[in-house]
Amino acid sequence: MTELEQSIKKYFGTLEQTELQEITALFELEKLKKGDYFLSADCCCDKLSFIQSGFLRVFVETEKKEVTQWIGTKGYFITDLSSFIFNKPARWIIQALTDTEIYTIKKSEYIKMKDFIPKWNELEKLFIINCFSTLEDRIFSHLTMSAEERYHFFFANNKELFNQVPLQYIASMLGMTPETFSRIRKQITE
Amino acid sequence: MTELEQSIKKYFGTLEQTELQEITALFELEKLKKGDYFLSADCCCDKLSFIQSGFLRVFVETEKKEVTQWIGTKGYFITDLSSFIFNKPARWIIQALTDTEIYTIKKSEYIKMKDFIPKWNELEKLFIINCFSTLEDRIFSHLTMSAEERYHFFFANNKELFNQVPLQYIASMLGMTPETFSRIRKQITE
DNA sequence: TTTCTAAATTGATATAAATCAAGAATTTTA
DNA sequence: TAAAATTCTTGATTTATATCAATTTAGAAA
Repeated sequence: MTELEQSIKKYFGTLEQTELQEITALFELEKLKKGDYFLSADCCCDKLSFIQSGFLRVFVETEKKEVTQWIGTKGYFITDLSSFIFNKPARWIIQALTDTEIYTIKKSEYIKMKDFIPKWNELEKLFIINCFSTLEDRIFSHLTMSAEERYHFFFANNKELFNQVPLQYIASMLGMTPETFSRIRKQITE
Repeated sequence: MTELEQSIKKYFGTLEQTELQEITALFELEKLKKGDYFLSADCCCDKLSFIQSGFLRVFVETEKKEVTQWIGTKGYFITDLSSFIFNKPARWIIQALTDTEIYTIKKSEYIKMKDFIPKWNELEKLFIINCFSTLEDRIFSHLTMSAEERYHFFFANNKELFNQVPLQYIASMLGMTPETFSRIRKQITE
C-alpha cells in the first residue's frame, strides 16, 4: 500500500482496497520547488493535496507582520478547507518551504468521488471533524499554556520540523516571537 | 417560520419548507434550570441542541483552573461535536448559566435525517465547516491580537453577553484573567 | 570558495498580563 | 429583608513576553 493510500485510510476511514485504488488514481503527482506557491492570496483553493515529502507553510500577511498558521508535513493533507469546500476566496497563502512532492486531487475530480464511493460523504465528514478537533486542541493550548509549554508540547509531537524549516515560522505558529522561541530553546540545552 | 427553522436554514443551508418542517419536528423542547448540566464530563454527547433562550457554558477543569472554551447563546447550536459525531467521550462539560430553553435532537433521530433529506450529508458538511472556520478565526485572534484587542473584537460582536453572564467566563474564553478583563473594561468607560 | 543575505541568538529594556491580596459590589439563599 | 456567597474591582508586585538593537551563525548565490 502506498503512503497516500495509508493516509487516506487513516484520515478518511476504512475503505475497500478497490475503492482505495479508485480514489488514489484521482490524485496526480506534483513537484514544487522551494518558494513555489501552492496557493496564492485571494485565489480560490481548488485542490486538496497529500504531502509525500517536504514542507508547506500556511500563512497570511497582516499590517504588522506575517503570521504562520500551520506547517504541513509529510503524511498530512493540505488545502484551504473552507475555500476548497465552499469555493470561496482562500484566506491563507500556502508556500513550499523546501522542494516538495504532493499528490493532488482537483476539486472537479474530488466531487466525483461521492458518485462511485457510496460512503464518501461519511468519510469526508470524519475527515473534516478531525480537522476541527485539531483546532479545538490548539485553542485550548492558547487558553491554558504558556509560550514555553506550547513549545514543549509541540516539540514533543513534531521533532522532525525543528531542524528542517526556519524556526521563526514555528515560533509564529505557536504564537510567540522568534526571540522568545530562541530563549526557550536555549534553556533546554543548558 | 420559527427561530429554529430559521437557524437550521442559516447553519445547514437552504431547504424546502416541507423538509424544514420534517427536520424541526425531530427536535424536542427541553428546559434547563440555571446550573443544570447539558453535558457532564466523560459522557458521550448524544444530542445536538438549538438554543432558544438562555446561555450555556462550555468548559473543562484543568489541574490549575477551570477553562471556559465557549458560551453558547440564543440562535446557535450547541453540542460536543466530535463526541456527537464519533460517539466518543466528550471533552467538554456544558452547563446552563441561566434558565435555558433548547430544542434538542437525539443522535438516534439525527442519523435518520439522511434517510429522508436527500442532501442531508451535504448540509451537515457545510455546518461542520462553518464550525471549523470559526475556530480558525479564533486561533488567528490568539496569534495576532493582544488581550485588549481580543476583548474589543469579541465585544463588538457579542455585546448582549456582557450584562447577562459572569464576566469571568468571558475572560477565560478570551484567554485572560478576570483582573485583566476588568481593567480593560475600566479603560473603556474612562 | 567567497560574498551576500537571511536566520538565529543575545543582551538590555519596555510592556503586557498574571498573581496576590484586599475590599466593594452584586447576586443568591435563607 | 438580612446574611451568605459569589463576582468584580482595584492596587501593588511579579513574571512572561515583546521590542529594539547588535552580533553571530547559517544558508544561498555568485
